[in-house]
Amino acid sequence: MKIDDAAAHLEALGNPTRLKIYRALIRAGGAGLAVGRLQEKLKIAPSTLSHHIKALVVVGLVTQVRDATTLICHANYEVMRELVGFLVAECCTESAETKDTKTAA
Amino acid sequence: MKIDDAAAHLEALGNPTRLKIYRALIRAGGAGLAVGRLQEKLKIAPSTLSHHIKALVVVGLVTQVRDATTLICHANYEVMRELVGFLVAECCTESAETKDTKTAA
DNA sequence: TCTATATTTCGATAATTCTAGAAATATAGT
DNA sequence: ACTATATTTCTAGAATTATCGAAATATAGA
Repeated sequence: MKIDDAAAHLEALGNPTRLKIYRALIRAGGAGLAVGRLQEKLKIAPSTLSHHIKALVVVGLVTQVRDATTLICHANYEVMRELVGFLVAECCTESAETKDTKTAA
Repeated sequence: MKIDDAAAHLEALGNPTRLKIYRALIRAGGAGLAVGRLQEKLKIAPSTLSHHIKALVVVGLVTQVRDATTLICHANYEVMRELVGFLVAECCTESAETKDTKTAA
């Protein structure tokens, strides 16, 4: 992961509303959560919610699958693992140097 | 760590310039790096750099120690570890639930 | 096709952030 | 006190982001 990508992911998560959305999706597990369910939980305007979800989708932290009129959102664990991997490798220890930051699969 | 604190830390790191500042400080190790050295490395206006450093200091990710006319910046590993701990505990696995997210020391 | 539900897009405003030049401040040497 | 170096604060403009109501779109059932 390149540093600008990492910054983009961090920025996406660096908003209280978006972090709460993401955490709710994590807690929902593999079943995911419909946009409407998120809206009930977070109690923000649908348009505002849609705006924030899109920010998470654009960087790949969240994916969406349609089920009839409902859109189910899923947290993308793999992308989060890559981000955490980057932080641990590049930003946590003194030994951090320019190396490939790949996920330890 | 509370979710709003985590969001604040993520927001601080969620800017390419600030993430580069932070990474440079990590790479500098325990000796830290003077503001002026950061300015040479990143080649941005001093006032802009100061602005970004402050954003990192405010959330505790960076600390500063004065050495005569020079200000040495240090990455605060502990705060980063807490943040990563939060992400791993709350945002990485399906088992994430409402628990205390303390650093595993 | 008409209706209902779910969600997004549009449009507009308020608020925040980024950027950087100029001036101010801090520290120390002469 | 004067000078030099290092850094911050002030100020301001441009750009981006957050918010939300209203309208538009997507899907499916009657």
